[in-house]
Amino acid sequence: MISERNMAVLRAIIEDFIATNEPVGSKTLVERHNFGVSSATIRNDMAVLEEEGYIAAPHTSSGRIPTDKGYRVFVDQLIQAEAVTAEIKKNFAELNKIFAKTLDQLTDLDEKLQTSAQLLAKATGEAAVVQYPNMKSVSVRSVEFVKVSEARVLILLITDAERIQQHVVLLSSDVSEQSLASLKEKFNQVCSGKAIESLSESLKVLVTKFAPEQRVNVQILVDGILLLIDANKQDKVAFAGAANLVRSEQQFAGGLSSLLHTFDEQSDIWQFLNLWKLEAEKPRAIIGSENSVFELSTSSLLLSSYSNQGTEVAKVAVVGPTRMNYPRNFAAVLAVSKLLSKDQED
Amino acid sequence: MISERNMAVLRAIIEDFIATNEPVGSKTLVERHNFGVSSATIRNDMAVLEEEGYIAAPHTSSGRIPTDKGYRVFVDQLIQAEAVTAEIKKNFAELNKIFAKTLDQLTDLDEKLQTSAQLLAKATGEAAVVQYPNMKSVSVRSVEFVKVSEARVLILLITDAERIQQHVVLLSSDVSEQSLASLKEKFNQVCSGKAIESLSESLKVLVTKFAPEQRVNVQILVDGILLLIDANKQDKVAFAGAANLVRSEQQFAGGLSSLLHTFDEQSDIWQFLNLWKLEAEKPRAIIGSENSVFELSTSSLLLSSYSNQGTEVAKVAVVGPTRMNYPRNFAAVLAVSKLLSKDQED
DNA sequence: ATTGGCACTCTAGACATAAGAGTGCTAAAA
DNA sequence: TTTTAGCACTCTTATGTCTAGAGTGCCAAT
Repeated sequence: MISERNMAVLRAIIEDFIATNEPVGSKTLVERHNFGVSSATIRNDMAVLEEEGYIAAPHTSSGRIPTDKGYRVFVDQLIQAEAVTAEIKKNFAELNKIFAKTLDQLTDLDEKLQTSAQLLAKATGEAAVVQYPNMKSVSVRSVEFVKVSEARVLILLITDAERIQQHVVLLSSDVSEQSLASLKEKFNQVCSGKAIESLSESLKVLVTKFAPEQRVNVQILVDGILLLIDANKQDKVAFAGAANLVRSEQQFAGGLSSLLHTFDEQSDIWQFLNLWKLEAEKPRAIIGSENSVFELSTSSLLLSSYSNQGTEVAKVAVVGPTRMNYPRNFAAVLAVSKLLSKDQED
Repeated sequence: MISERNMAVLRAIIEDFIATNEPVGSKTLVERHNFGVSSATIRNDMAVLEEEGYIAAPHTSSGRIPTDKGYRVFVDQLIQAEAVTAEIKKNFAELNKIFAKTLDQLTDLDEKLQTSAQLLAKATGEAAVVQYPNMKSVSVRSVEFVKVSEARVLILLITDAERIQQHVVLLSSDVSEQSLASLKEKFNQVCSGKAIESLSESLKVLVTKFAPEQRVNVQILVDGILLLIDANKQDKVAFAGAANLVRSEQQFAGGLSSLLHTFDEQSDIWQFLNLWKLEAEKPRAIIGSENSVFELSTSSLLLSSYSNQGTEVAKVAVVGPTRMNYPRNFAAVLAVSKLLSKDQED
């Protein structure tokens, strides 16, 4: 029963609503779009669309606004339609160039993910989240000790997740470059190539193997390394574009403030992103109430995953009002996720 | 002409207004405070205060709200009054303990400043800014090269500003540990102890001293170092507590969104903080229109400076509505600035 | 110097009204 | 069978009017 024109009308309604944020009525609709039929006809179409639950009227005699279900078919169509896909591709190519320029310079994981989030927020005009890969079972490539000043030693933990973490510890006594190098040697015999979860035990044992007078310093170094290892075990996300959320404040059910606090809870957001399954290279939209987080029940999420050597490692997301610019934002989220993937591969 | 009681009334008005956010009238005032006089008398006092510009009436017959000038004398009195200073001291001691616990673990500048801002935001319930020290003329302590994988080398730039920066570069060919060590030696002969602004030239010269076949890699390393040096030249701030700004949104003249964007402009904020001169250990309040930034013209700034070996290096600030909790926030800003100072000294 | 009293002012909320935008339905036209 | 014009109806929004209440300013009395 849903005719071709019905769909065109739905699409027009959604586009107008996204543009104006006002309920759209039959008359303004025929004025703005060339349907070649009268407003009465459109009214009939709208009645059908309402019947099907794609649009709804805030009150008896007002224009219609899209429902979550309405956005859903709009977005699904969008992704399939050849013409629109082309548009996304075009945007994508442009964004890709801009992103690549900035991201290619960055080699540290933290910096890269934070910058990705910032770029994504800027490109979309919405808030952006980039999920850290799961690093609970990451392996240590090596540990390095660098003497910074007399008794200060910089510990570097290099893992195979492209991450180089640093932490400075203050030793109880000065240590020569040589003995530091030999310490490093011994630590790496234990750490190198091992998964981080197994390390806590081995390091404890390592301490006992040193002469008592060395143990104090060794223990300090071990504690430093454990600190860095723990940081890997935390579920983390990079977040950017809070200012953009303010723009569409009234959208957020529980109030903007509580939403922002939600984003402060890195671990929660990380878990939340994991709820959704994605296919590679296929961004996905979660619209309004499809989402179970109350504060987000009036907004949309655009998700895409990035991968390392072909296996999905984590996700990239854009958060904004349901009436966001889907084509543009799809392109952006895809661009960032592809870039993060590509960089991991080479 | 300003009597003792006049001041007490002003103080009561300000306290009530901060608590309720409603204009306060003579009658409610006598009800809530024990002045031992009638509302008519208070009205006379209020007339005097209005005459002097300490309070104002939003409209002819409504309660009064404090003016910026009113807050000014309130805050000045606050800082001098022994009793209140004691209260601040007490809060301060408590905060100090909490802050110290967290901050003592952190040795990297970036991490430390960011965490300070977060703690300050949490303690005050307002937004917080921590200015980075001016690092334009910082000196390099040493440069380190760490081999991360075959051709990837991590460059560490250690400056005397407690900052350890890292950047990974991809060399054009594999390099042995030995030759990397000798490269490091040569780089440090040029870099070590030198101010960063002078380094760009010296490094250029250094490249020419290598054999042509080595130059490619040396150039890559030099570029990496220059990147890190440039990062030091940028004026930067750490910012936290955006969510808290939302709470008092209506306060902000130009809209919250533009204010948040202002805070994105690191360099501008950095410059802005430099406009104000402070004495050591003496936090200072900038109230409402005393401030020239339009977006902040309806809010207050609490500033304090932190120092390194006795010389002021940068500032710490709290940003919130003029009707903020001054005693509490003074204590917090002082706590953070002192901690940042202390840590720099030892 | 302080106070009670009183007229006066202004806001905020309640209520009424009118204009406008939009709908739903029906009967006629295509 | 689909489309259309027309019209009655509904609901929102803006506007105006009114009133109660909070608060002031001032004066004459203490």
